[in-house]
Amino acid sequence: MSYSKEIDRKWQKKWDENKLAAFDEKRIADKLYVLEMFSYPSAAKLHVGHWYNYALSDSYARMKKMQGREIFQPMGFDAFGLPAENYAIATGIHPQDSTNDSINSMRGQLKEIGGLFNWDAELATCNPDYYRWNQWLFLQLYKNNLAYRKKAPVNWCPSCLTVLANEQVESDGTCERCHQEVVKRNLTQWFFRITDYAEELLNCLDDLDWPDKTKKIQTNWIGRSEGATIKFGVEKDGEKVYLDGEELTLSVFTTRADTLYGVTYLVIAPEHDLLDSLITAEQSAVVEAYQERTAHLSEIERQSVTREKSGVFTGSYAVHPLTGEKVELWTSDYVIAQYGTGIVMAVPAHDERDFEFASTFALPIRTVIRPKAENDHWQVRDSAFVQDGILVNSGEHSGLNSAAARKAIVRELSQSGCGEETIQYRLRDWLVSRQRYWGTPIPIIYCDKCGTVPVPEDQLPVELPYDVEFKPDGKSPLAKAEDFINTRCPLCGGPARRDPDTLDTFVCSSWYMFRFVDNKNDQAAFDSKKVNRMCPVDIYIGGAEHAAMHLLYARFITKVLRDLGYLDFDEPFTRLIHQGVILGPDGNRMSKSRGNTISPDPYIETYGSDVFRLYLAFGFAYTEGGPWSDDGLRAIARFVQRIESFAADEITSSLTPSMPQELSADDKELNRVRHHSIKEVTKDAERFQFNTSVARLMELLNALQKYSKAPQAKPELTLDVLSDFIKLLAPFAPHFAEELWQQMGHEQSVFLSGWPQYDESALDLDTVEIAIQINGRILDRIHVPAAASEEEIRDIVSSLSDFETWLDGKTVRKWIVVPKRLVNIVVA
RNA sequence: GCGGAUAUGGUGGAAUUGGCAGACACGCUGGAUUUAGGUUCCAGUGGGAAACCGUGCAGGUUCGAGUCCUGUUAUCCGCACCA
Repeated sequence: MSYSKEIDRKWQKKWDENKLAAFDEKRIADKLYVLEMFSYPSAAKLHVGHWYNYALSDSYARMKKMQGREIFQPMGFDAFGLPAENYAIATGIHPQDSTNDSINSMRGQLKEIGGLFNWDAELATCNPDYYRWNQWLFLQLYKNNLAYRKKAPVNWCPSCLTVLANEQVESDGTCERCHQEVVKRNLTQWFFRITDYAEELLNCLDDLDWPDKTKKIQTNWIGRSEGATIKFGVEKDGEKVYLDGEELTLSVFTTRADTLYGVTYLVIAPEHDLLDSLITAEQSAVVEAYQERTAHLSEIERQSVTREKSGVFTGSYAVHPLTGEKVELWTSDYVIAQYGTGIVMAVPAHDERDFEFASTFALPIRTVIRPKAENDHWQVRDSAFVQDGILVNSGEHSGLNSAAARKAIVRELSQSGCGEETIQYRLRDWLVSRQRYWGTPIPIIYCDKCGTVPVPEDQLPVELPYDVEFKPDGKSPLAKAEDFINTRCPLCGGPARRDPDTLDTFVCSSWYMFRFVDNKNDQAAFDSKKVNRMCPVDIYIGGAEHAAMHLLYARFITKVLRDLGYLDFDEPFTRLIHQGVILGPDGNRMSKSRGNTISPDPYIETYGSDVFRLYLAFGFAYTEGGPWSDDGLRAIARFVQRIESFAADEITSSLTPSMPQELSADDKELNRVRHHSIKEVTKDAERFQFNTSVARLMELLNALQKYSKAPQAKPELTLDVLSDFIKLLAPFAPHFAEELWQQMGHEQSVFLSGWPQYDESALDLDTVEIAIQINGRILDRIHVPAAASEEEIRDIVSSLSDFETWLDGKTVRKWIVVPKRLVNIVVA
């Protein structure tokens, strides 16, 4: 029987019956939690990217199983989210129905991969038995002051009357559906205080076995910077401003307190909460027009340095905390409310953006730092001087260097209560409210009498109602579901309203790795004892696009649950691997519009899943990905056929594999290739470098074929090596290898047969070829005994007949001998 | 704009982390087998007639650089409401 999809089915059924993937609690000491990022159940079928992630992670897991680890590799579905809702709006098919259909079809396709997945642990985030605990998690954060509400802008399409995701806004700022201009609207929304954990999230990165680039991305995303918060007074129409009975001040964050005397104006973000209280009557028209204009811009556009600076004067003045000088307060879109305090002190002489802004609007530019090499009369002219230097025109601080001045100025400010040293993070709190239907309802009730009231935990889940009008018409879908939205206050029993929003789906994915361990628990999100035994996840595999957000949120929630006493570890994912992206045959990202998508199904049908998996293993550097190639896949199909016909020739029932007593040179060479392959396949698969693992398997097959053709070949040795070959092949072609293993006469699965060990002594060659270089140029290659010492190699080389010719009359200055590699003779 | 990465034959990709660049394949060329095509098998295959030259480009460090440093170009990815 030649390898085909029938073989796949046969073994999938057997593995299922024999519970090959089951996790044995008794062997927990050897547990290995292998997790792939769970998938979004879209209407489309399993694509090449899913296979690339799941099949090859499974190959890793299978190798580890053969090495004696007890594998826990669960599967689930990240089932809430925007696409299902958009699909529903377009087709009228309810998200729950389309999602359930997708899950069922994806589950079937996932099984065709033939992975050792623990299906008992399956979960889908859209089921009430999952999102109930999502709500519980929200309440824990709420109770511990880690969830709060504040205003934040959303994208609003005035024509579709709906909130848009950033993804739904075209690059020109229009709605993807109706192409009308999108505006920003401020809504009160829930946030998680991830910034409370900024320092720890940063510090713990060091100890993680994660790719350096991911650590860098997270480090920059958290963005720690040391500086000072400085308070400026405010005057509007010549008087101080009071808000809720308190005198208003403007706090700015700066890393350059040394430039404080150079402040010639302040800039506040156009969408800043305080701005409305600071606009004078005469300026109100221009400022409001400007705010309106800014609402149409994206953050990326606003931060572009190449854009011409724009802004308007608010009419109010800021009061300098040291000099008491009045400087103008402007508003401009290059300042963003979410960053820092949303207000910046502008020092045009020493900051490029401020310089440009001041030049555009003829605001004063005051030099307060000079280069060390210049004298005190030096002035900034054509561009800002942004480096550290010596202070000038800075009162008693003049003459200090920048570093000393930063300390001195902040000390002086702190004495008058106008400033303090501050560590600022770029990281912002996590906005979790979504004005959408297909998500976890936020378990909060608003009562006119009692205010914001959390839903009592014994009343969870707050179920997502099925019959809802999710077509956009200006209101949140849940806000229109009268039966849902109107409720009773849990405290006073009076009429109250539920929060109409749902939670960001990143909340679901921030703790699912713990639920897998205890997915049927209806008393708690999970049993801490179980999770503490099974977690953290030993190895987590998924796309690099999650480097910043998902992975940071999951780390944050892990630390919160730890601090609340539910977990006894600090980090959710010990080791992390990112797979690359498989591109279309044309080298572009696969997309329907380009027509370059590759569907796995026909290939599985024609070649079988193992050929598909082997090709994915061999054709790409795993973490890089690359363009799809049908030729590459056919090459693998040939490799499988070669194995098959070789095995058919060699496997006979009359022979048992064994090592001969005496080894001929050919025997030794075959044995050497075998052990070299064992060593390299193991090492490369351990670091997810499957392409070279498969290359070594090809070499071993080549060696086997060459050996077996020789008249002196010993069939029992051929079989012995073939036996190891099948084991090494098994993780990468599980069904096919299992079939061959059975043909070899084994009753038990190859995955229970143990992983081959390499014999270091078998790797040794008698002689090795080394290169001879003179001043780095290769002149010859010679064979020397592998065990030769540096001195011996030197002697061999200097006694060669060509030696004097190579020297060309020059003197040897230095010998560099790299054993088993080369000799470099430095002459002059 | 900010942040992250990548660049090696005609192609996918290797290179024990500073030590013989191009492993393993694809493709191509020639040959054998075959009624033909396909399959299979054998040989060759970075460029160059050669000296030599070759890892995006320009410098540098080193006995020695694909690998380290500086600069530069090009391409790709992420940027907080896609997941």
